[in-house]
Amino acid sequence: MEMETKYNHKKVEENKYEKWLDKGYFKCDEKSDKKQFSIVLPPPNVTGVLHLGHAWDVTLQDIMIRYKKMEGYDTLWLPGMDHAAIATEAKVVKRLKDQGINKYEYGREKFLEACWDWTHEHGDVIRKQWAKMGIALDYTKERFTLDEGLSKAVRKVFVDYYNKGLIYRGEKIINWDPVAQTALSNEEVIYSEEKSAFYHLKYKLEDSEEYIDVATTRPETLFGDTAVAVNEEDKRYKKFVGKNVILPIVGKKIPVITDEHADMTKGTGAVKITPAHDPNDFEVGNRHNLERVVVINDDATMNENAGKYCGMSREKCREELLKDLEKEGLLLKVEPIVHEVGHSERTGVMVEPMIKKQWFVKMRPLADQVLKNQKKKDEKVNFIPSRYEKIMNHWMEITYDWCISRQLWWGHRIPAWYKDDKVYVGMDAPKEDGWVQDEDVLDTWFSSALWPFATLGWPDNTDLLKKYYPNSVLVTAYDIIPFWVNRMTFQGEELLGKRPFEHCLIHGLIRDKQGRKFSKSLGNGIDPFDMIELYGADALRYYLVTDVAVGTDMRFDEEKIKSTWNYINKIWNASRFVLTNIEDLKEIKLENLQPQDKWILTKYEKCVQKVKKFMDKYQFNNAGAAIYDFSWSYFCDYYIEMSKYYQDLESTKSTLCYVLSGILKMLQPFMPYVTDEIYEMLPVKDCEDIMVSNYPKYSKKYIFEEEESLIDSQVEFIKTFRQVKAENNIPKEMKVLFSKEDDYSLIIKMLKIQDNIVKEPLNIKSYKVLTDKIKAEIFFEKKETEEDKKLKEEEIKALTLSIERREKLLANENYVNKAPKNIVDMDRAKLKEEKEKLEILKNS
RNA sequence: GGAGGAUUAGCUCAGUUGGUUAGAGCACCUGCCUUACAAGCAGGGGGUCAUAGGUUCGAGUCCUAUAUCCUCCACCA
Repeated sequence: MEMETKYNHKKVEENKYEKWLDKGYFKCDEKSDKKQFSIVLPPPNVTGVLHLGHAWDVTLQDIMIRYKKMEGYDTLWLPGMDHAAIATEAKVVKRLKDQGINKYEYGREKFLEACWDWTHEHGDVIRKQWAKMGIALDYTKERFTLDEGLSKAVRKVFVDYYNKGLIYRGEKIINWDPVAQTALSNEEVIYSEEKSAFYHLKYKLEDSEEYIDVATTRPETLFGDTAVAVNEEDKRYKKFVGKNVILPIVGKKIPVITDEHADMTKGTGAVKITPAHDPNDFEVGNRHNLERVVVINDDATMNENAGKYCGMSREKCREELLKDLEKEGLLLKVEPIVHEVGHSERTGVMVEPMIKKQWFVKMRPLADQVLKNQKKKDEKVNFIPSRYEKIMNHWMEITYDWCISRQLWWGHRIPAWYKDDKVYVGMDAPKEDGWVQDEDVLDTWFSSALWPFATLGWPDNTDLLKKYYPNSVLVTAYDIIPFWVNRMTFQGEELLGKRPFEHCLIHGLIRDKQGRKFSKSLGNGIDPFDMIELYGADALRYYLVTDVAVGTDMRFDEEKIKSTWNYINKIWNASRFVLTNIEDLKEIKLENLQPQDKWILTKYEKCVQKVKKFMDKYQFNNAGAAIYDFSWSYFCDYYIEMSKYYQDLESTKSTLCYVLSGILKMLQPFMPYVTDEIYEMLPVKDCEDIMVSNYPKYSKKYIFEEEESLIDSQVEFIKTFRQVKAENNIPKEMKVLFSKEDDYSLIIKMLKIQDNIVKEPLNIKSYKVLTDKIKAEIFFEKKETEEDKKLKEEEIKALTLSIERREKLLANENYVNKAPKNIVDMDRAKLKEEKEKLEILKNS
């Protein structure tokens, strides 16, 4: 066996993923009677490649899966991808356009073929990227949101909900994306601040010089105005109510009405009512039976109702109209404001509220069910961190009907057929002739909402479904809660009567080092696969999941991946040392143990206990830190150094092998590649491959309190000795006298002072090395300088202060009576020690 | 307008139910090529935990204000 002196991530990671796949390690076993642990992968969109956020997301999941697998669970991690209706369609439309092809001329069938081509291409890229990350996905269970099974589930939900009255078709104001030319849900509208203005327009009273000042941010919609509303209580406008005003430019008469919607405190208190282009006005229109005049086309140009502005874009129309209004003296005032304007999440274009006939999910009963269920301790979705539950609950409280139809081709076609004025909704097309299927498809989130169970075979009651539903955990970023987590939750609870997952682990977003979002325009994007190329997947993985506490955003820092690489290199070299020393080891026999063996075993067991506690609480940052600290500061810095003096002992070899293999196992979920490589080389192991070995179990058998404390005090002495020696520039020729007879052999070896020990004090300058249990004196030829004296004085001063503080504390009856006994005892012991030290210091 | 989060060393972040004199990595200073590792080893400097109050024997941790930053939701004539 030859190990390179430096960890070579490229060599180590080569061919490993294929090996794991070949051995079938990633497969679940629904027939086994082992306890299940299941996760469904949030299906990435087939629109593109995986970014750092995905890398973070999948690593978190992979760590859980690998950990639980080693803990003896039957694990399922189900992969898949999302057809991403609007996103993919936009990409394919663009690709065709680049080839000079128009979607509509191309036709539905051929367009869908192009979408499938796109899907297969990108699907392959994504699968390669998963492999690079080393994640333990069960590919035999892979699904796609548009595959047959999912499509059947989607139709079933649609039909059942329709029959229950939970899905209906209706005419309402929806958010219209004029570029994609489709309806959007509320969640797909992103609001951003824009500079705009309140335009105060003069709505003249019929046959009068009097007028109402109506403020609007959207003057171009005035062609659709069918009333002006004021509040009933508003004295300013009382005299106008019931009369007509003249719509500027248009010249049409519209009534002045009273409605609760008009708020006296806002604007001028008079509001123009455009029922076809504003959700509030739509309601007002319904209350007053107002006509709905549509003035904007689907592509956001003005229609024939806009008169001479017909054919202009919204923006152009506004510009021209304002000029004309000003000319006619109808523009009273332009008041600049900054306000939030809705844009399409996907195309970025300003959304247009439009009145359209669409399909909706009736949300109230579904949301109420979730709210009720979240009150049940044993049945709720448990968010980690728990504060994210509020986001879901709040959404459930204020949600309103979900617009699910999209005027796209790529997606699940709505299972509704029309004939004359009749509607048929069913799993399959009606048999008779003359029925025409709805042209539209469903919101992509409608199918992904079924992901936790439709992927397991629902609506059929399969073995998979029986075993793995509810899923154990769902992992995603907080920005996906409204789109996805919420919808999976109400769908799971409505359709299967149970929460979709027991836990929902929420992580944050990755930003650049300055805290900015990654974006194409800033050019600050980081490709995770470049990082893998440079530092290896193990380094990237460990960094991603240990950098921040769960639920918080993270600032990407390449330096930290570098330092993780260093850590892996440290483990690599420690392993190299151990392996060359235990080549002839036949079995691990933890017998005839030396004190230092017992010491490291005790530290190891305590580390295992801690790490497991953190792993079970999904605190991977803390778990990682605990392994890091133990493996580097205890195992490498001390035990390996100690072992060099005892390397021929069986107990040393066994301990080295035992502890190293435990460290590797604890690291396996974080760094599957390098741990696999090293584990393979161990002369003694309990399994062929580390990923299917048993996770370390905390065992009291190897807790040796006495030796732990013995070696702890020796380590403390070693540290203090080095410190005294370094701070005082003590030369190698020093002499060392221990204050009492004892076995200091380990200390002497570690400090390499075999030739410096004396039995009697020398009559020259000395420094004391004082620790709790071990004391020594260092003699050497050197005059005490002013500097030395100053240092000593400072030390005395500090000690005196500390003693005073502690004495005061211990004199406080409140403290002594109320504080826990061990804390008080510790203070007492500390005080005694400090007094002792002070005495010696003063006399030296 | 409502909600949530952040504020700890020069930088990026940890810090369990309040309990020794607050930690890590990187950076910095000093000394070492001590044969597992110089991408390393040994030692060191650096923080009045945003501010002001409060509860407590004891507060980075709990409470109340304030400041700055971030996010989400809602409204927006």
